[in-house]
Amino acid sequence: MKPNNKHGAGTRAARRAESATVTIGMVAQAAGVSASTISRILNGTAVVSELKTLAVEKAIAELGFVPNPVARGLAGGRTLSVGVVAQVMDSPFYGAALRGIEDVLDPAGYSPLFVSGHWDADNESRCIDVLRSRRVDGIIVLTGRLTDHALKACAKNLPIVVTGRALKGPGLFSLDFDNFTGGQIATEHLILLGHRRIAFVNGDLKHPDASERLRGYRAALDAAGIAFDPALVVPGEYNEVSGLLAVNRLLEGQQQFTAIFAANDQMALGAALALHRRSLRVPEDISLVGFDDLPTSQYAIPPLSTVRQPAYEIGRLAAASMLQLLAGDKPTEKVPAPSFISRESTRRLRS
Amino acid sequence: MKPNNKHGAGTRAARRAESATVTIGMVAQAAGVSASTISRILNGTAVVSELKTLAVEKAIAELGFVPNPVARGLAGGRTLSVGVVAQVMDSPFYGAALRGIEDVLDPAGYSPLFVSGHWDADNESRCIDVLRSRRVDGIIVLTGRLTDHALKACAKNLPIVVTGRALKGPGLFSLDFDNFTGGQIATEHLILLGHRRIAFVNGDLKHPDASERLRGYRAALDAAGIAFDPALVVPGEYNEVSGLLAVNRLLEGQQQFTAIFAANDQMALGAALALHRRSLRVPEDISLVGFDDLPTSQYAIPPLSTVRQPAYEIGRLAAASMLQLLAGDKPTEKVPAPSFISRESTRRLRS
DNA sequence: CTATACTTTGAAAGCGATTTCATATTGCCC
DNA sequence: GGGCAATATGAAATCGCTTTCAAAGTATAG
Repeated sequence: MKPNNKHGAGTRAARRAESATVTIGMVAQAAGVSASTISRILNGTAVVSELKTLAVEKAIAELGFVPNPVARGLAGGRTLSVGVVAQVMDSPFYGAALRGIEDVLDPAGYSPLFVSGHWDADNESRCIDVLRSRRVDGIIVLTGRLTDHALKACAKNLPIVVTGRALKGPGLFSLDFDNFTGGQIATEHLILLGHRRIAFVNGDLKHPDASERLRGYRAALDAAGIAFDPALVVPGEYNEVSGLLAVNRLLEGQQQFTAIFAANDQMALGAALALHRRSLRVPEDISLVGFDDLPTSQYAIPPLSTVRQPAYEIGRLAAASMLQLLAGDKPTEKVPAPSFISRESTRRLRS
Repeated sequence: MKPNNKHGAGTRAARRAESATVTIGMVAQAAGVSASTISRILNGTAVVSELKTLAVEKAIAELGFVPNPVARGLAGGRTLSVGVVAQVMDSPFYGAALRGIEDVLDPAGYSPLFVSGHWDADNESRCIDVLRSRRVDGIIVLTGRLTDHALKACAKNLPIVVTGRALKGPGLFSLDFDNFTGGQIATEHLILLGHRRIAFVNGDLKHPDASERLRGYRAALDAAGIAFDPALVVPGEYNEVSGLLAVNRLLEGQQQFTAIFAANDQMALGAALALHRRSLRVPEDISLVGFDDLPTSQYAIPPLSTVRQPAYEIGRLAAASMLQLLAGDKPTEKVPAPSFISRESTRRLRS
């Protein structure tokens, strides 16, 4: 029987990698200093003589030492990880945002921890509990259903960055996208092309951004002196089927319209299919605009005119803001203003 | 310097939640037992008298104690988290797989830790290092570029589940999707409809699944006695633009064909746009089939016929297999066979 | 040249669990 | 009834790092 392989350390070490994990203690011994000194060098917590610094750096390189984040988390309270509460991972929109977050966090040495809230406040707060128990250093909430109040309470303990809202506070930063203006410019575009009967496929009413987009639509109508007709507004749920169903309803209701503005691209794509099924051509018979500018929208048939919401960029900005918050600074990031992307799904109304 | 910010416990506690975190020690005191006993109850490591068990459970409930995963990870070596190496987070295909993984892991009390490999072996192995340093209990690799050898080596220390390959070993389980048959049934479908000049838009050649799909295409051709024409095979890169470009090349090369089989849906969508631009109608002029069955494909114009690759299901299976591996069992999961989804982008060739 | 104030550094005490080891208890058998 | 194996439980060691505390060394001042 091997000498020291039966008690304590031996057993545990064996359970883990053969590639023996190098600990701070081993580096300390190799460099001839104490573990505290190494920790100080690693974290820049205090000044250490250049001589020792060099020796330690050499030892670290030779042994290939990588500090254990778990131990760090326990001892120091920092885990170098930030939680991200998304709603669904497999929507193209959130996907892009997550990528943006990862792209910024990763080079900074932080790992994102993604969890899905599934558009449910209770579930979201459970997610936050999980993230907190995992000792994340901060949390990014993408839109979500939590009340502003709940978020503020959370921010007392943990830095929070939230998108799709406008509320600030200590340890709390928000990035709001201007959905109102977005809805407005999309509608203006159609009006400019001569359309006056413009249908609106609404988003899920529980999302604040949906009502903002609707408000933008109405504002543009008002400004152009076009009367708002409630019969032209049909409910949707932000997915393809609901866009398809909405257009069916519109058509069956005998409504007259020459253009459709869908509150997001997914519904616009569904709408396009509904029109296609009835042999209505886009844009010859009906002009169509969406919202979001999903990557796939430019390959739709025809390529979809839409309002650009830079999901990837929003992800990046959220992550960058979190990094600033973590560094003790006040973030100053701002989401770029919405812009209209004119493609081939809209055209001038022939008079 | 702030008054009470200078000594021990005060500092740390203050830094963290006001909502004082309940530790196992506090529960121990409340229940009148030792911390070890509580740990034993929590983990079922040993038999504890019913009397104490009840007392402890009561104390846990009253104090709202939640074991700290970080401390657990350090002491016990288990973090109840599994790493997931995806390639890109914002592809609809991976998105669905990630959701499947999360849906299975979450109820089991495990948290997924997602990282992107960006189709690069070096980067993937860096990802794995990060995951290991974070002490994940296991790793799921979605496809990826790492060599089989590297994965096997990894599996010596950590349970690994990998998709898109066929290799087993100790602590290693793989879920392979039958891309060959997939390519075959797609091609057969077109042949059955009377097509004989079938173009193939290839995927990224560095992906093994791409060459398998091509192999299936050729096998179906062979079986039908149709000569393979290399001029009908054009390279692509698994994204929309490359599908569009591929079709352009085909058309400019004056190739004769009545159908196109694209190695994935994204390229098929790009191809559809290229055809649309040249006023070629799908399926009247050209039949088109894709591969993957992305959620959006059924809303394409026209809805795309394709080979179903159940990404969500694959994610679920991978996670379930990991759970079994973690429990010490041998996983037995199998990926469902590919099936052809016939929609509206293909039709019988009129003779 | 001694007294005082900084620096630099190591030893030791956590962080919040798990796990080993040792100690009471208890039960069983001859 | 004494002795021995089996149970239930607590004390203490450990995981790998951070941080406090105190000591030693060094610079500045009186």
